[in-house]
Amino acid sequence: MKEKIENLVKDALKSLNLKTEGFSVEHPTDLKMGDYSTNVAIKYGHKDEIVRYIVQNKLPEIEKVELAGPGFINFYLSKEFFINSLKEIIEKREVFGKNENLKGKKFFVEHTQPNIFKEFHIGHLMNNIIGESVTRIVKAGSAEVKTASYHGDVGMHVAKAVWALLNNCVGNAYAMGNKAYEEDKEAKNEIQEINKKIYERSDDKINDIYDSGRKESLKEFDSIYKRLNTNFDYSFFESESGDIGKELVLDFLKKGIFEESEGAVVFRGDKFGLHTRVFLNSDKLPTYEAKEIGLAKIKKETFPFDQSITITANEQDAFFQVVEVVTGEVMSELKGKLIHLSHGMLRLPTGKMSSRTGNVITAEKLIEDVKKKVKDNEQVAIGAIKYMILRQVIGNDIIFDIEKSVSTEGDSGVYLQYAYARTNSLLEKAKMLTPSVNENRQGNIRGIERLLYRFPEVVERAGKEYAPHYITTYLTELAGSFNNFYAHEQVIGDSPESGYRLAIVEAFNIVMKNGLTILGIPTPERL
RNA sequence: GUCCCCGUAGCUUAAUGGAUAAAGUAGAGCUCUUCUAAGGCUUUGAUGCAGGUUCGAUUCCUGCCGGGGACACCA
Repeated sequence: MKEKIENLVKDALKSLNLKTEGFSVEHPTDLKMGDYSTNVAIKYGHKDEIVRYIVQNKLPEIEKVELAGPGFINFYLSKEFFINSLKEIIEKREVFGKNENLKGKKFFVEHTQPNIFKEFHIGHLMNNIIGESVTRIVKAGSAEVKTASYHGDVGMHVAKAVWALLNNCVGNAYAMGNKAYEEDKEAKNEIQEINKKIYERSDDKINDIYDSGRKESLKEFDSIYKRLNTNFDYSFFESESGDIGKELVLDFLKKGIFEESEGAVVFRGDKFGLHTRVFLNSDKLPTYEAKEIGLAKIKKETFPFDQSITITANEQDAFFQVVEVVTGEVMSELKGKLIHLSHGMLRLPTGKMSSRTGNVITAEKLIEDVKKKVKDNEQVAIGAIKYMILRQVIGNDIIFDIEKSVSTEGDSGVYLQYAYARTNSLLEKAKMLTPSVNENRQGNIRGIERLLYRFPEVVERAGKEYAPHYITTYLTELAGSFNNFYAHEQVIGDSPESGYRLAIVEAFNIVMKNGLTILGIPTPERL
């Protein structure tokens, strides 16, 4: 519809021998300003001529055109348009909202990245929820998508935990190991020794502890993924990416991309306006940086992607800027194909946390705490948490207020789930009646009609910008509009309009379900 | 010190350079006793400061103030 209007406006401009770009067609915020609006007349003048052309060549879907404000041209859609859009929603059902924007494109999405021997905390939870949602949004654009988790399975953090376990630690092994590392010189040396042995796999006892701990960690991650309804096509490990990364670095050291400095191998970022970063330390071991380019190579060979999205916390922004440039230098075919999406921190009003001291809030703890507030309903609890994270722009910190997240009114996942569940029972109750989009359309229902047909546009926009919050915002507005409709219209009844109203309820039901599903929020049938 | 991100109603957040800056919550008032009221209606209330760009700036540019982060061998 938007395109049709754009084309109409272009034709109008052509007829006046004007340029056909530089204007926009959009939905005004206020219903009174029409269903679509364009600013051409402000840009180009010739108000009256443009309007005259548009009126003369009026589209069948448009009922009224008017000139308003400083020169906006507003379009009002006709009754037939709304009737047809309801028909379309009901016919397309679970397909409604999908688009083919990204058809034929291959996407890799990497997210969550918990490290073995360390806890899966609320930061991972946030990352997972965003990653899962972005994955689904891209899929809704018909892209072919593969997902990956990436685990730190070697390195000092592992050695610290293994040391603690060797010393009969109970409780949080990583935190204890870290404490010893910082406070006890002897322990520090032992830990460094263990780190080496893990790489070499030269000590049976250490291997046993390492292997069983690794297995246990991965098992725990899987059980959380299951609860969150997320799954990964691949799992990658730093133990693999490290070697590959090191090779690449040594190779391109000869070609002058990297240089040696103080015994380490570094990349000089100044030519690109970035800072210098170490890729191999002075022991010639790969750092996180080298591992990351190794990982890019693994991904490329696993699934030759057009775009690879990596989701991390925003403290890594500068790091990823460097890695993106280096990856492009080392593997030119990946230039411009890496996207780094970063989010802020998830904070609880109670205070900050640190995984180094063991003062962390695990994902599980948060889920259980929320669950207690919602009559032990897992789907509602997960929905509440996911909504709170997806409702705002990716990148800012989130202050997670448990009370607000489970609020039954207003801006919450529960509110959306409830509105959806209610339509299920409404439709159940009305089973004897047939939803009909052909009967009389009466009543003050334009608000909800107007929102319903816009769903595919919203999904499309969210897909272009990887922005789940466009969808949450839309769904909340839609649910509000549904409540309004519900409060004022008799849905089930024998009036000639009730068939049409029932069709609205059905369409709402479909759109809400599809929207929540694209976000990854559970849709309980009854509440 | 250099670079990056963020400053919007009391609070939590929106706003592809557009019309009167939009919601939720909290506050005030009214309404319904139910096709799931977890409603509905009305109302109070905001762009950190100072410039610039233009028909128009929360949005772009410059400076300042305030908060967070990154800046060589952690991830």
